[in-house]
Amino acid sequence: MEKTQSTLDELDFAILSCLQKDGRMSFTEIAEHLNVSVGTARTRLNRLIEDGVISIIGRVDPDKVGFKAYAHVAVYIRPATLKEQVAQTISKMPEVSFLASTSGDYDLEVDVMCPTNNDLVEFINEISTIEGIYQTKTTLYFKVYKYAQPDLNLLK
Amino acid sequence: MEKTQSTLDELDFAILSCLQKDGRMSFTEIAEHLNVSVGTARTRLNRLIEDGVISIIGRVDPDKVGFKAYAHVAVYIRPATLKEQVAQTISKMPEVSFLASTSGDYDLEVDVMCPTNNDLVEFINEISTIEGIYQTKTTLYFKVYKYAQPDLNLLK
DNA sequence: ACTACTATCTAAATAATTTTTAGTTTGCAC
DNA sequence: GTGCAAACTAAAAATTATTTAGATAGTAGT
Repeated sequence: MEKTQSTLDELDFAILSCLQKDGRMSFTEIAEHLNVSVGTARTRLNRLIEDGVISIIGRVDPDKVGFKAYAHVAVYIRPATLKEQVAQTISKMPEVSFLASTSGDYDLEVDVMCPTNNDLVEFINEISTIEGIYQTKTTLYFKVYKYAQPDLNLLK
Repeated sequence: MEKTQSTLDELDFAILSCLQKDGRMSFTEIAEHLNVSVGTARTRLNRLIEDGVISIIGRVDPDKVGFKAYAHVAVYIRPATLKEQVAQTISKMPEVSFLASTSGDYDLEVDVMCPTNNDLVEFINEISTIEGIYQTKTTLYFKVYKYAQPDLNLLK
């Protein structure tokens, strides 16, 4: 069992800020920025990653890479008791980039990336057959204006 | 003026896949995985980053870091001609993590991360005063089941 | 078919970074 | 005060990144 760090201090936030800007920033560079030793920067960063506070990932531009259909699918479930089960099933599908339960009039929100509109139609047909899903409403994203990390300065 | 690479080959996709898993993977390790020289791995990856095909970022876990209110806001705009202008205004707000125009009955989707529910209410009050926004509908995300990168295998 | 041009890849030396190791400092409980 | 644990620092060793020069392949022009 791991001990999860309960609170983050100034240094942790400063490290997180660095990595939000450039996930490949070296330990050395981070250390210089923050006036701590390389060892400290390394220990802190590794712990943040281990604790799941931050993960360094390569985020591809869906459009540039060939995903031409990006959509939002509102999913309605009945009976409500099947929600968890449906969520588990959907979360395993590779087209799904985001899945969450909501307070809205629909139960689950599914964001999907597909190579073509055809693939999107097929995806929606596929999930419509899942037990518990009795309706879906699909909305296409036409243009993405912003896709950003939360601004940590809001927490201060 | 830069020439943007129009097509991505097998090697590019393989590099993107590596980085989706671990954005801090070293050039050396990537090169070994893919059986190319370190120089090649480096040139390719740097080009992918320059061209904006991929960006290596630190993604923080909003909840762990202190964002306790994550919501989806549907924004209705009238007259429609103000859409671009409203989008530019909203995209500058630090709470906004995602902004897109949609094909749905609302015009813009805004995803917002706030430290508390109070901050969320204030945010919604604030955008409601923007010229052109005549209605908003807010949906809270209760539980996020999945938040992933698109699966590049779907493109093959 | 030959030459020149361009782009991509490789390989080896040099520069820089990461990792390990040992030691220091600090705070806290006994 | 003593013992202990956590966090930081600093310097050597191991690894990785960058630079440089050169090899290879494809393409356009003659």
